[in-house]
Amino acid sequence: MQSFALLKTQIRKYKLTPTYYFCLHLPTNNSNMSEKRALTMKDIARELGVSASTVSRALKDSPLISPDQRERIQRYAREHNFLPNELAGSLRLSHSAPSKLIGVIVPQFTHYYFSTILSGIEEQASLRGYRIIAAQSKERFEHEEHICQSMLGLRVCGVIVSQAKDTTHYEHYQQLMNAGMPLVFYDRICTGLNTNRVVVDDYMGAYNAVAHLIQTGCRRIAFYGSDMHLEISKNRYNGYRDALLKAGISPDDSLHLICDNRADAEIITPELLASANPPDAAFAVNDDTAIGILYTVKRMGLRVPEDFSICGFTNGERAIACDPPLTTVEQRGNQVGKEAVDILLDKVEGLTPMNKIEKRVVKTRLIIRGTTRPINP
Amino acid sequence: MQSFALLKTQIRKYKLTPTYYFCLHLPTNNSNMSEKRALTMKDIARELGVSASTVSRALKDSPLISPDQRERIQRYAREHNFLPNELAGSLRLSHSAPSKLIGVIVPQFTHYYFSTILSGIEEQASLRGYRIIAAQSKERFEHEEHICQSMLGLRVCGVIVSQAKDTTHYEHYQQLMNAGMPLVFYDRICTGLNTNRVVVDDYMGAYNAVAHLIQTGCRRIAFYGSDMHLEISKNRYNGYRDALLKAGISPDDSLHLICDNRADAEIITPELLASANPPDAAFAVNDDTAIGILYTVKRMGLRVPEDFSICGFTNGERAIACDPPLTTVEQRGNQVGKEAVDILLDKVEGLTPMNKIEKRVVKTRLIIRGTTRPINP
DNA sequence: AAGGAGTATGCAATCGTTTGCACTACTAAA
DNA sequence: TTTAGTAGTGCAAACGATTGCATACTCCTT
Repeated sequence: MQSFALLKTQIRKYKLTPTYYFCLHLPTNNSNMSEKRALTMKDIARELGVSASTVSRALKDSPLISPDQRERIQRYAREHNFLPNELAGSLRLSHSAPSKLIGVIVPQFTHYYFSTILSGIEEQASLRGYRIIAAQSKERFEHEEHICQSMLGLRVCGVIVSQAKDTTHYEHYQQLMNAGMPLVFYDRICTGLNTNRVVVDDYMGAYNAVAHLIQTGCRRIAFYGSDMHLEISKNRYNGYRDALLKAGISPDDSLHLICDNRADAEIITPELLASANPPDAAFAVNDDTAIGILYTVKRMGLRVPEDFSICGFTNGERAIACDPPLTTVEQRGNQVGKEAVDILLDKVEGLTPMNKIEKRVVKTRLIIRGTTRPINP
Repeated sequence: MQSFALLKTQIRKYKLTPTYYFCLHLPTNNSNMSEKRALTMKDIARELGVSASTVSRALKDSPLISPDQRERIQRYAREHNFLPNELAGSLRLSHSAPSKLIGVIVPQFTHYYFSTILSGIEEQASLRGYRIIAAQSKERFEHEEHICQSMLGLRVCGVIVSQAKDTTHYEHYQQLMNAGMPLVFYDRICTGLNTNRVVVDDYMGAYNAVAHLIQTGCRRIAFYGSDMHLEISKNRYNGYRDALLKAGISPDDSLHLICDNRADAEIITPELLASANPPDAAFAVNDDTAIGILYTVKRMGLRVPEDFSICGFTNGERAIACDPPLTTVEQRGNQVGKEAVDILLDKVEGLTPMNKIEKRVVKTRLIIRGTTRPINP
């Protein structure tokens, strides 16, 4: 390998571009660059024979600039579609005002519930003059970690996040907070950290759903839920249990199933229905599972809802696509997203103290459709 | 109104913060700021008693820095979770290398097909070391325009976009191109502009679907499509028509329906089935419409697929939620998103000349399920 | 011993925007 | 005619990272 110092000397002697540059960065002979670039304040200043400060002030309607000068500069900017470089601006002001970019981490864009939340986040952020940088963890811890690094590098003003399923450490979140960025969790909360959060009222959602099943005549109601170490599962189970107790029905552990997807539901349900004392209804923690139950029950010759009632949780696109349409608990993802943005930006803009921890609960709504019987007997 | 000059004088005399500042910018007494901030190279330099240049070079593994110094600096950075401010870096290098942010404009996040595309875009961008700024036009032209302004202000390296339904002007796209940003359209192409685009093979998708219907014994196949001025509708209709012609069936105009949603399908279909010469199958431009047809047909006492076959287009979540599951054309949104990113970044990184216009077509795939009959008779 | 080669570092300018301060040229009152 | 007040501009220093150049030092050769 050739010595750098020798190169440097030659470079000086012959006035070449330093060669070690090429060793560090691949030659950026990007022929696509440099043809066109965005207009800057300096360009305008040069063109109109004033200083960049004057341009800056004129465009901000500062009263320090004379009216005609102001008008002249604004007209030029308008006619040439000038837009100030926000990155430069937020760099300059980084000590007094943060950037107008919000980091958003989502486990999976294509998951319906998450897409409604993302939509709510985007809508509210946009309304308050912010843009979002959205990334998917794809349920992988290392992706989540890497995304957090990016967000830190990009100096977003704060981060809104739902954890990947396998996340158990949270140094990466701590890092963001150390850099002064507020953090808001939604849906899948980080239990190891006492932070801002927006969740759905899982308890009442489940309670009302089960109360409705009881009201329409069901007595043996199965619960299909995820592993009980998840907050969501716990809360929904408690709502289910309390609704039963309120109606004087004591919960039966054999009706408490660990099952949260359609494939498993189609395996488990036949056994359950063939048992000595089968259920007459099911409450599932998501629509996917509910649909699995629905079609299994139908396939086994039972009528829904006449012989068997079902209630899901989510109210996604599928709920009205199945036959009969699914009675389910609406999760209002849009609202969850909006509340998360409000919590975050209220802190960013100093309307709420940084150290105050906000925990909001979004009300759910029971959507009654065809998999449960009508209320009037 | 009080004079500014007077204020300025007093300000100078008493060494106050200039009052006109308060008139321009609302008081930024953001008590949340300034407590914590992200670490910078300067901080590290000060701490270790070297210059910022040395830190910069050490972190970039420059051979100009002595090995032990390099190790010392890198260790400090690692231990303190230092991440360089990307915005500052890309500002400095804005003339030789663009930022690593891609602007993405989507009509609606919650629309399943768009969410798969967005997912594909994010995945591929992430793989190539970029992040996305995602925004929804919500089908409103003025939103789209405003988002383009933002993207320009944020100096993204390029924009990937699908038009809002009511967009007919395209100065806002032109502006982006004038600033040197490559543009890639997907799904809803801007017909007024000759630009990079990724679309799905609508023609072959429809052709294969209809050919399948014919192969399984259908003879009178209805076409449910959108208004014919949309590219998508035209291409799918042509595929439908050619498949019929190929089989020696002449298209019947009375079977060509303008209908692209479930509600309309539920209104139109009964009339159609009650007509003198009713169809024995339907091909719809999306799953929503197909599901509307499906349930209407079932409600009228016909069996699907024995008496009537149906094929949709999209293969969204709903396609496997309905009963029977829907035969449909898979649009492979993920692939569309990835191709769009590749076109864009190949230009940004100088692998492809800027002025070369790329037009890619993503192959569709027919997913045969329960709303069409088996192929063996 | 002197000069040159080689090594490791710092200085300063740059990117585009913002803003405290200094400065000039007025006007009006004393 | 001072002199104070006022209006309008420009200069220069930030923000954080990068990098061409200068420099300070060591070591080797003649």
